[in-house]
Amino acid sequence: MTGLEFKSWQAVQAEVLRRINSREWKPGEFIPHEAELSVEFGCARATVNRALRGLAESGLLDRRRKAGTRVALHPVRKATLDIPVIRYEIEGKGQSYRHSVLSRRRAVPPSDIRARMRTQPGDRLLHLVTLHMADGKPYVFEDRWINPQAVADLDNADFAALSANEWLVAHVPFEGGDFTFSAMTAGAREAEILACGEGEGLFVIDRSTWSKDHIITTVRLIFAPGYQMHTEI
Amino acid sequence: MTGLEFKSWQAVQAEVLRRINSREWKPGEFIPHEAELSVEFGCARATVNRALRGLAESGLLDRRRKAGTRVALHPVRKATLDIPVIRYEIEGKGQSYRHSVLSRRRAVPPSDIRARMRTQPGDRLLHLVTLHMADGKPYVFEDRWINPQAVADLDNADFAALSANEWLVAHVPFEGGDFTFSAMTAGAREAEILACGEGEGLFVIDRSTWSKDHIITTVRLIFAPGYQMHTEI
DNA sequence: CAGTGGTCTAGACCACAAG
DNA sequence: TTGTGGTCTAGACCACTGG
Repeated sequence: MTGLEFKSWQAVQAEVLRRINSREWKPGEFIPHEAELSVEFGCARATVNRALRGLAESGLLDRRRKAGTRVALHPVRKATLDIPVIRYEIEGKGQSYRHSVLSRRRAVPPSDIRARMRTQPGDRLLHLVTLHMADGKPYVFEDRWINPQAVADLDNADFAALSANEWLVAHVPFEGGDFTFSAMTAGAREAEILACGEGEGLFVIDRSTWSKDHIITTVRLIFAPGYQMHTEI
Repeated sequence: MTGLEFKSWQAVQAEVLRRINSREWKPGEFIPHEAELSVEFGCARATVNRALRGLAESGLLDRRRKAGTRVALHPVRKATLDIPVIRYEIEGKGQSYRHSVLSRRRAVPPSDIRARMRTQPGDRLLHLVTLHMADGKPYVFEDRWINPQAVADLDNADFAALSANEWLVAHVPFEGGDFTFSAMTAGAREAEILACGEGEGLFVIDRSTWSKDHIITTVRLIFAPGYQMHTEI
C-alpha cells in the first residue's frame, strides 16, 4: 500500500502510465480490476474507469468485459487530425482566400468514381473542378463529384460564391466520411493549374462523405508543393 | 415536452446530433444547459455530460464554463489516425517483413535536425539509415537521428535484429510526439533506394518523439510510390 | 454461469471565466 | 460574483463474454 491517493482521473491516468512505462505492468499482462484499483487509489471506481477508458481509446490498454484489462502488446498510437475547411485553414495563416470554379457540369462518372459513389451505371452526377488560392497563389486543386440524389436544391447552389465544401457542410447533414492520404506526381494538367513543375511530388487527399442513405460526395484534393499536414500526440 | 425519454448517453448524443443536423439548433447558437437537457431527456446530468463531451471532442460543439455550449460555427472535423509500427503494418497485410540497416554512425547533425532535437552545437547524435521491405520490395526508407543523452544503453542496441522504432518503443518511455505529413519528389538517392523512378511523388512522414526531459528521436519516413494512409470519421 | 467492464443516478463540490 | 461545465462519489444494475 502506497498511502498515496490519486483523486482525479488525470492523476490516476498518470500513475497508470507511469507503471506501464516503468514496466511495472508489462506489455501483454493483465492489470488489476477497476474495483481493486479504486481501493488502492482511494477513489471511486468511476474515476478509475474514466482514466482507463482514455488509455484504451489511445491504444495503450486493451479492455474486455469479463476478461479484464491488459497492457497493449502492440501499442498502435492514435493521432487525431484536424480537417478544417480550406478557407479557414488559409485565413488562419493570415492569408487571403479566393477560389474559382474551373468547370461545372453533369456527367456520367468514370467507373472508379461510380464504384465509390455506389450509383447506377448511367447515372449522371455533378462534376465540379475548383482551384483554391491563398494570397492569389494556387493552394489546392479540387476535383469533386456530387450525388444529386443525396443533395436537395443542388442546381440552385452558387459554388462561385461559397465553395462546394462549405455549401455542402451547411446544407447537407452527413454522418461519416473516409479519408485517404497519399502522394502523386504532377502531370501536365496539375503542373499548369497549380503553377508548379511537371514531375513534382504533390500531397493528395481523397475524401468521401456520406449520410444515412447516400454517398454525398467524393473529392480529390491535390495540394501545391510545400503543403504539410501536422499533428501531435 | 416530447414525452420521449433518452436514457443512454448514446441516445442523448443521437438526439442532439439530430437537432444539429435538422437545424433545430443552428451553428453558433447556444443550446440548453446540461441541467435543462437532463430534465427534458429524463436522465441524469452526468449522462448528458457524457453525450455532449463526445460531440465537443469531435468538434461539433463548443463548450465553455460559465458561457455554455454552442453549436460549432466552423465544424473542424477530427479524424483519428492509427500510427502502427511498420512491421505490424506490413505483416497485417499478409506480407513478409524485413529490414536492413544501410548506415549507422555517430555524427554532428545538420542544423535543421539540431534545431528539432534541441541539442548543443557540436553534440554528436546517432544517425541511422534503414530500409524496410515488404515481400522483399522496398516499402519505406527511414532516416533517423537518436539522442544518446535520452537513451540509455544505446550502444548495445542491435538495430539489425529489431528495428530502431520497435527497440525504442520497448526501451524508452515517451510522452509525446509530433507528426508532419507531406509529399516530396524522388531524387537520385530515393529513386535508387526505393527502386522507383527519379521524379516520382513520394509520401513522407516526419516524426519526433520526446520524453519529459529530452527529444528522443527524429525520423523521416519516405514511402515507396503507392503508399496510402487511410482513416474514417 | 459468473466476473468484469460499461453505464446510470442523485447529489455534491470545484474550477473557470463572463459580466 | 455567479452561472456553467467538469468531476467525484457510492451504489446499483446491465451487457458482454470467457470458462
